[in-house]
Amino acid sequence: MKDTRSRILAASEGLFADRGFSATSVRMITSRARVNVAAMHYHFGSKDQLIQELFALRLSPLNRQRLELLGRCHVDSNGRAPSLEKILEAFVRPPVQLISDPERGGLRFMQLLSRAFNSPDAAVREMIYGQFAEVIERFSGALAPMLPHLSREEAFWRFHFMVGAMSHTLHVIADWKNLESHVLDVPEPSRVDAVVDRLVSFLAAGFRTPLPSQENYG
Amino acid sequence: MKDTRSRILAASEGLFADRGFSATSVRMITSRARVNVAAMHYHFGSKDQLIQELFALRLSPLNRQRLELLGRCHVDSNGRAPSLEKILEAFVRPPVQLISDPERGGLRFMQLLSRAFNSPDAAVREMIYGQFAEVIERFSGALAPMLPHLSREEAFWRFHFMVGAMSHTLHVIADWKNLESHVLDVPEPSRVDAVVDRLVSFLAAGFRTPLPSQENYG
DNA sequence: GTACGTTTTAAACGATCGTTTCACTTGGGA
DNA sequence: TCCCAAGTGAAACGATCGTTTAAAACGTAC
Repeated sequence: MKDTRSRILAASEGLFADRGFSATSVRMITSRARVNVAAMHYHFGSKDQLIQELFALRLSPLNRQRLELLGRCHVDSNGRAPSLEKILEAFVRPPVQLISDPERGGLRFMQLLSRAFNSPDAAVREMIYGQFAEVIERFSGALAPMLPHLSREEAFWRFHFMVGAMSHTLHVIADWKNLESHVLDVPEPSRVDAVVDRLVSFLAAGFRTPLPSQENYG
Repeated sequence: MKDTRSRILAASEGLFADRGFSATSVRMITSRARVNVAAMHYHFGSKDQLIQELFALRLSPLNRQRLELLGRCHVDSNGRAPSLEKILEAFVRPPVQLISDPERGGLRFMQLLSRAFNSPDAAVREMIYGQFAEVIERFSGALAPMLPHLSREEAFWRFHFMVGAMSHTLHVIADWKNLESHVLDVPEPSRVDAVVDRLVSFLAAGFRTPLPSQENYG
């Protein structure tokens, strides 16, 4: 039946998120999907191609939404430059929202994504970065005029500080249950909207701060 | 010979960093170390115990240095509270320095560590967090009086923003060579000291910024 | 040199890996 | 009703996985 493809995709998404790529066997996937082993190779060709198809399916709507929000930033500001906060929010909100939207993968896919970013498999990382290339370029371009006090190199590093803060925050939210055993004093999980606000204001302050004293530079 | 143990550790460190834990077989390790397969089980018991020993060996000096720097912060400030920047630097500098120190694992171990943080294997993550427990507690305690404008929950999130920005930055530095194919306009790698300064000033500004407007909260 | 604990070796264990083969069952157009 | 393409199923492919066994080589104290 036509359903076999989607059952394989759903099962593999959960297993990859829980156990990683190489630790998830084809037989685990097909048995959870209640499907024959050969069906996976019939529909996807190989385990690697299944991984690729899974990410393309999830990431393209996510990044499309980011770009839409960025475009709306410029429209809403009536020709003037949109605020730094609005741009950062366009970058941060879609993945945070996605966590509460099981229809688009939800928490499961977020775990999977954070895993793929640090995947040992260079082909996986290459594919992931390819999915983000346009977003990186567009947001870098939108941020540049907001940050006239920063050189290209400074802006580069602060962009990565943002990416790191965001992706780790997603990781913390996605891994909430497992966190309590490690870290003391874990507060109750907030509404995701509140996390977006916190993150945006933290990042905006970081972006706006003047350069550190250069006395130590070579 | 006594050398066998260290040859296995060195070989496994490189392979785990390059390919991940489950994708690295015991036979890959022993053949790179020019050692018999059984030697690994003789000296370490199992693959999992080898992983544990490897991390304990590398992480304990790193975190000891962080705690020393934190302690020196308080001494240097002559009884007064040390500056926020000094505390952040005590947290950020040791791992950044470690990247340029092959004696303590260098770039290789940094890749491995960033991989372990996102490892699918819960036992690996548990062990890693265990190694960091004291550092997390001590730095949280030192930061709290610096941030009287933040509730415990706000401080919690900003602490994680810091961890994310730092670990992603380490990942970028460690993965520099592979980065050029993905991201346009990659600047020349700076001296690590400069990265520490940038990161500290970015984070300090984020920590100091007032709370976001609470109008959207439930 | 002989005995003894430590370390290294070659070979094999059963289990599982990703993938393939081929016979079988479908379902709709002629 | 026949046909053919699409899809499923059981079984097996060779390769490799982590681990174990038992014998050989080693260094050292007597």
